[in-house]
Amino acid sequence: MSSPPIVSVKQVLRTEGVAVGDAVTIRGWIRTRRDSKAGLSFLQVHDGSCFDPVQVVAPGELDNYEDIQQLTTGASVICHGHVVESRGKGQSVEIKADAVEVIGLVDDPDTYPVPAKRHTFEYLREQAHLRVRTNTFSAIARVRHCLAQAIHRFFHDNGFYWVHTPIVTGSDCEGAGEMFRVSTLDLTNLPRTDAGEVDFSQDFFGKETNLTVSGQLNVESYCLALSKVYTFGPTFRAENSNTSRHLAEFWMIEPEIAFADLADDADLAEAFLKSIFKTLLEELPDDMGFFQQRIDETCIDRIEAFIESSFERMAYTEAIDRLEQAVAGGHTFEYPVQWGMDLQSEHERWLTETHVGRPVVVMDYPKDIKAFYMRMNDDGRTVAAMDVLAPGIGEIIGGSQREERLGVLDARIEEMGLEIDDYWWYRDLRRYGTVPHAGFGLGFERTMAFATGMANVRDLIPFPRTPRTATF
RNA sequence: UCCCCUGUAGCUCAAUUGGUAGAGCGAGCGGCUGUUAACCGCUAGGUUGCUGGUUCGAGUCCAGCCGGGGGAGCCA
Repeated sequence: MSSPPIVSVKQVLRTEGVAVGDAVTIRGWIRTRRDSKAGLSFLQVHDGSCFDPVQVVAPGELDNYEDIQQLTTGASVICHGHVVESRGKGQSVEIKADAVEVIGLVDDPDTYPVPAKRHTFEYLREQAHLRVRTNTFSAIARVRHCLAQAIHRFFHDNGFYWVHTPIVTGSDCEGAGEMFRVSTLDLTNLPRTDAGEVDFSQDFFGKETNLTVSGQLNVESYCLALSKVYTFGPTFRAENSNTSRHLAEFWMIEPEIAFADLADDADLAEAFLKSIFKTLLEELPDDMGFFQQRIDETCIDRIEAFIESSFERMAYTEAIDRLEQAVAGGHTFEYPVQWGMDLQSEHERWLTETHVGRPVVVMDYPKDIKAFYMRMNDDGRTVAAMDVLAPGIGEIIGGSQREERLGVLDARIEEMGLEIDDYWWYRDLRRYGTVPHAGFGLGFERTMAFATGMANVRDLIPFPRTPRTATF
C-alpha cells in the first residue's frame, strides 16, 4: 500500500512543498460538485487549511464514478491524484484524481442545513455545528486563531508571561457585573443556616463561588513578581444583555505591567493593537480579502489606517471641553455633555471619527464613574483610567494605572461601600513591596469584530452563549 | 431589563379592504457544458411559531406565551 503523501489544500494551491506533477492525497469535504457529461466531474474540496477550496477533477473512467456522482455538498472524501496545471479559469492548479474514496455521504441533501447557497447569519447561528463549513465561518475561525497566536507572540516577544488566572473565583472580590454562581448544592433541597439563609459552608468550596468576570486582580499578584504578565482566557458575565456586542461567555486579554504609569499603559496598548492587526494582514490575506469583498468593503483600509496612525492622547476634561465646543458650534448629541458623566457611544464616535479622525486615548476620568482600584490623581477628582477609542467601533480597550498606595486604596474601598476584609490579599500586594503598575483589558470577540467588519460577536465565537441560549 | 420590528416550503421572502398559500434559491430527475454564483426544462415539498379569542370564514384582526433581529442601558 503506497498512497501518495497527504498534503493540505493550502499546500496544493500555494505549491508549498508540492510541485506540479507530484502525486498527492488530500482529505476534506465537498463544497460543490459539477458534472460534465463529457465524462468527468469537478469537485470543490475544502479542508480548512486556507480560504479557497481545491478543484479535484474526477474522470469518468474511475471505478466508482457512479458513487462520485452521488457526492453532494458536505460529503467527505479522500482524493488521490496528481497536481496539474488547470485547464479552466479560476485556479492555476488542480488535482487530477486517480482515485476518490467516498468516506461519508450526506444523508438527505434536501435537508442538509448548509447547502451551497446564501444564508443569513441568524439562521447559521442555529446551525453552529455546521456553519464553520461555510466560507465566512471558516474564515472567522482562521482569523480567530491568527489573532490569538499574534497576541501570544506579541507578549512573548516583549517579555510577558501568560498567567492562567482562575475560572472559579471567590465572591465579592471582583465587583464587575452579575456573576454565574458555581455550586454543587442540591437546588431542590438547599441547606439552611439557623437564620434561614442558604448555608454555603456546605457547598463544594465551603463558601460562595462564581465564574470569573475578570482575571485582573489575580494577575496583579503575578505582575508584582514577574513584572510583565497577561491573561487570555474565558470570562463570564450573567448580565441580561441582548446586543450584538455582548456574550455571557467571552474571551478577554488583560496585560499588567509593573513599574509603569498610565502613559506606559497607553503606549503598550497602542503597540499591542498595531502589532496584532499587522500580523493579521500579513498572515491571512485571502481571508481578509474575503471580508473586504463580502462583509465590509472598508475593513482592510480601516486596519491599515489604524496601523499607520499615531494615537492621539487626550484628557477626559479636555474631551469634555471639545464636546461642549461642538455643542456650542451647533452639533447636537442625544445625551447632554457635562463634566462627570461617562462618555456615551455617540460622544466617543464624534471624538475619534469627526474631531480627531484617528484612534484616541482618553485619560484621567472622574473617579466617581470608575472602579475602586484605579489610581487617584493629584487633583483628587480624577483617576488614572484610559479608554482607547477607534474610528468605526468606539471603545476597544479600557485600562488604568492601579492604586498602589494602601491608605488611598483603603479609603476608596470604604468610600465605595465595599467590604475591606474581602480584599485582604489584594491589599497585601500594597503592603509588601508595592510598585506603581498598570494594565488594560480588551474583549477578544470585539477585537475580531473590528478586524473583520462582522457586526455581531455571536458570529465570532464558535458556540455563543447568550441569555436563554446555550444550545451547542 | 426597557422600546421598536419580526415569526408563511430546507433557506430568503410574497399573498389587495379577512375569502382557504406563491416565487426565487436549494433539493431530486432529465438535457447541455473543462465546469467553477453555470445554464435550460420538469417534479416534489407548507396543521402559516404555540395556545386561546373575534368571525359564516383568520397567514391576515385581538390577547397571552415562546423564539429571532435592531436600538437603549450595562459593559469587554
